[in-house]
Amino acid sequence: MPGRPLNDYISVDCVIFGYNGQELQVLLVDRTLTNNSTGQPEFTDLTLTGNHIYEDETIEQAAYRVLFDLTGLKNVFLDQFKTFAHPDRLKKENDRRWLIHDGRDPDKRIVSIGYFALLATQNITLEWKGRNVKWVPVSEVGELAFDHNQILEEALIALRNKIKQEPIGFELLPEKFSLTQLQNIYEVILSTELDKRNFRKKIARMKYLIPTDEKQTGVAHKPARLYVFSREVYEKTKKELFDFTV
Amino acid sequence: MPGRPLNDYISVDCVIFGYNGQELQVLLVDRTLTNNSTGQPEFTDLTLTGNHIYEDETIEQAAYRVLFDLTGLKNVFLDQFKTFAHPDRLKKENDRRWLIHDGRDPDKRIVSIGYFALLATQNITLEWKGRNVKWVPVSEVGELAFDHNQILEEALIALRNKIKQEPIGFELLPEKFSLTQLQNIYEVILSTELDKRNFRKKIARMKYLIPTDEKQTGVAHKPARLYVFSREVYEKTKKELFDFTV
DNA sequence: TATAGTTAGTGTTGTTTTAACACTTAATTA
DNA sequence: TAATTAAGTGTTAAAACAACACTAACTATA
Repeated sequence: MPGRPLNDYISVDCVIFGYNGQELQVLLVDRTLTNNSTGQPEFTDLTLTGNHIYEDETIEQAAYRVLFDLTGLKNVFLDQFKTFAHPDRLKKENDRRWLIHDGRDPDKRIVSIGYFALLATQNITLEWKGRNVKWVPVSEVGELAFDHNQILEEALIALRNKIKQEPIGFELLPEKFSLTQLQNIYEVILSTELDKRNFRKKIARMKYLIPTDEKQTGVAHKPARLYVFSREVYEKTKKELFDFTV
Repeated sequence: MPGRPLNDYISVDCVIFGYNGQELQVLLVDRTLTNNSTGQPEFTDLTLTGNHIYEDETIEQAAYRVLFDLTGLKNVFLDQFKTFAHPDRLKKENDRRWLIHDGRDPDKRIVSIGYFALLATQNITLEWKGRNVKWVPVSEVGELAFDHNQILEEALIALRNKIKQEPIGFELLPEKFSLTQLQNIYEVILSTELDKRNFRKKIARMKYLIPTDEKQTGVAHKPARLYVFSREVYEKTKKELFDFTV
């Protein structure tokens, strides 16, 4: 039994990132209307996932609720990265597109609290209030509704900053993963190439990536050993880290 | 001519940090009421500085406006670090304290967009809508109104993270400063001691701290050479930096 | 004007991290 | 059983880090 929205003009928006083995993807809601007579789309309407905050929940709870409603998952990596409220948020292009969603006054702008999430995308079923939800590679995202292009841009910046500081890459992978998969995630997110041997030496120094006895199966080459992330070891070791930029 | 507030329940709150040569300080507004008959304070009421967002400005402009109204300064370091909206923000302690400010409905919570600012505190005059504004060492901050203790806590965390990544320490100092002053700022913010020689070697590697011909005057010891920060050099060199945590 | 007090400023060494680089191994498929 | 593919592994030179102690330059005061 959800409560009343706290305020019609405040919402959380979640930039949900996934990884398909090649590219970084983002989850978008497609509410494109199709013209009944011509069968052509009247206009495209792609958005991030978001919702209002209810009266009795924290912002963070609202963001987790959005994610749970969509994926059924509860333990998802989630990070509040920035809040947006540009004066002409709703006036973009001055067309009626932005009115269709829920009839909000287009002169009132919405304050949008941005979160980004990292999902391991294998075997989750997507369901979002009966709407059409789809993964889109970040490099192929076109024009989004509202200021969602800007929010996505900032989410990417926040993700890149975060992954430089904390080991969160594995959040995009299944529980057990190979080091090559992990390296790929860093390469894709940071748009760089990394040396395989140096990457693995760095991982060996960090103690929190634990090799298992398992190996990949069904691949037409030497199967990779699978690793798991140990949060306990990480929590211990991160306190030892200390460095700074003058 | 300021516009109407966008929304009564959204505000920016600025955690303004300063440095007095010894300690990290934060700027607080004291609206403590004094009981007319006894002369005793009826209760203390210390808050961060904040304001509503006007209709025609961005969140960031609102934050800069708060800072300008207070200090008369325009080029201040400012960073949006987190947004707060705990359901019982205004219900804390269940007393009438939180009602006095402007008569807002205490059942409606306020969404507060948190910024932190770094000020060089020498020779600025503080003026805040006729209110009593004062510097308080961060270590001596007691109970604040609303959830401002939590906001300050998070601002400190954000400041520590930021200063580990970007050279922002000098923002708390006059334009020309000594390396010992700068080192002290890092020690205070990061709660650590740094080796003088290693600190200076690190600075030498970064090229953007430029020695001037000037020296300290009026000190009863060998006068320190003064340095300036070069934004141009920094913008060039920062693109070269690349490192990450697995 | 000499001396005491105070902070500025400077180099070396051993250890750790980085960056660059190529071949062998183990599985599948043809 | 040969071809294909990605996994996995070690060395070296350069840079960064951490730990450590003395001399220089100014003021205050005796």
